[in-house]
Amino acid sequence: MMVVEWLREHSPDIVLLQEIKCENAAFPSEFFEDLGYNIALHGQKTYHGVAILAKLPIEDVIRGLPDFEDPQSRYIEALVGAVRVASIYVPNGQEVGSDKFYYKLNFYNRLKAHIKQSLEAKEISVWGGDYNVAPFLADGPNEEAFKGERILTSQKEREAFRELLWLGLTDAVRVQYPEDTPHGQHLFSWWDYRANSWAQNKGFRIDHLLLSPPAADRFEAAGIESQVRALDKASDHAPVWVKLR
DNA sequence: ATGGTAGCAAAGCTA
Repeated sequence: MMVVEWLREHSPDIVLLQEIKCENAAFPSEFFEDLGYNIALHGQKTYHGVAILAKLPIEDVIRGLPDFEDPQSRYIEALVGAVRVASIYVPNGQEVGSDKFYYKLNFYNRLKAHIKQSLEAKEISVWGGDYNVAPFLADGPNEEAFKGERILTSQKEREAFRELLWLGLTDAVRVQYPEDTPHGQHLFSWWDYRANSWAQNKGFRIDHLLLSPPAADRFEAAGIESQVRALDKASDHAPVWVKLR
């Protein structure tokens, strides 16, 4: 598996996975255990499914957003050492105005309420995953991609994401690469399989690592491993990482 | 405006 090779090379302390697309029992745990990872799963057949891998023990696991009845497995949170982490797969929303779109906005509302409450504990926290929103113009290929009401870039979606930021969270990759970073530096995290998007570098930055203030205080570096997208049979997403002291 | 590709799972849905 490509992800196993990548983990062997980089050996991150904590890994947040989205779209594992299988029940817990079908997850290939042994491959990750062989690399020294503990595993917490919130799996689901066919679609969705999230996971946390960590070198240290994984404690106090929460599966699903609190106070949100959700038949889809899109949220898992846990304590790893002194760090609280969450692996999040925000709904795609399919089309602006559709039922799935309002489910997405609803998910954002519930996520905001949960994060707001969590921040009161002043822990070192990282909420990471596929947010399915490109929050700023620099997070898409051109201004055209932000016009009209398209999924990932619509006004309501970008507002929903920014409301998370206004709670006091720090977008780790944006700290490393300020918004005026020129285009063409592959500062995207996802390229559609369709329409030759990767070859034309028509991607979006929709995968984010959001840091609580105590986590932001320990920020060292962040980035996106975009070259992984060029591999044969690659995921349409590239790994996003942050290093904290 | 449409359709382009890929994964899962076995036709069509999701992204």
